[in-house]
Amino acid sequence: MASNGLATNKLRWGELEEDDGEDLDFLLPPRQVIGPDENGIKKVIEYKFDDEGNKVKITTTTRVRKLAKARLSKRAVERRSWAKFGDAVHEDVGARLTMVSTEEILLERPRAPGSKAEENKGSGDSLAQMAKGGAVLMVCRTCGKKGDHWTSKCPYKDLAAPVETFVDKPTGSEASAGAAGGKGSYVPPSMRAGAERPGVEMRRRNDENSVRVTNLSEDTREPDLLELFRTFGAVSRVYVAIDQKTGVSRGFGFVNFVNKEDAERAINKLNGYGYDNLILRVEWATPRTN
DNA sequence: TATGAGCGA
Repeated sequence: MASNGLATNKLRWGELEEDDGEDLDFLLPPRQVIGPDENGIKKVIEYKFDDEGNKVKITTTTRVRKLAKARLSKRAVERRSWAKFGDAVHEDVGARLTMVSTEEILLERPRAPGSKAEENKGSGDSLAQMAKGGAVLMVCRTCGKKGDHWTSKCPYKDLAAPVETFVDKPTGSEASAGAAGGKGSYVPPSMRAGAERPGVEMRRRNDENSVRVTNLSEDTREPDLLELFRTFGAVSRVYVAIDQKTGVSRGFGFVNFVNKEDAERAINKLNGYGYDNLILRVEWATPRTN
């Protein structure tokens, strides 16, 4: 920057933009836009302070491209004559195409606690009671009890043998023959003899190989978790706990892997891993309680 | 702050 005697009156460079730049603009006459006229000539008159603090007038003349105008649909032309409303009433023609509204709009989440959708609850009619009245047919597939609980809520669920053991596995010749053997029913690959591969554990429940991730930053969402964990192997589910009232992340989540070994590797690699300024905690999850 | 939501033969 050139230095002369006047320079001492000036603010230092670090102060220029913040304090002196824009703030005095309100002293200037408003920007004027004239046209475009029938020849497409548009004039913009603006006022600014120059470096010495003098008010200067800047006139910009441009030709609006006729092509652009011709592209406007009839409807668009018509809309230009609409009366402005709201804050836009005070705007110059063409000064701004969009407005920032300060109007508060309250969004109602239909499933939110306390909202209308919730009001039907609490009238005392549980599913089980409706079932007893014949409205819902609810039979537990694990214990066979009627009208009491769904299979997933069965109190004997964890005592029950895995589904696979209920099905008789065909012997090799029947399975490979397909329809020719036995009753001719389809045998899924997982049920065929020799399907079990040593070292590869079957996925019986969706909640297996579940990894808990804590100390997530507030704006980490499920896609982010997936991106991070999928490098270790097939991920069957990701979940980030969200506060139902505020909608913000509660800072922890779960990732389920198809294969246990992948989950193990993810835990070993990512536990203590810095992510989004935070140190992740990655551990085996204890099974969900419900 | 700190271990998940909701669906339904």
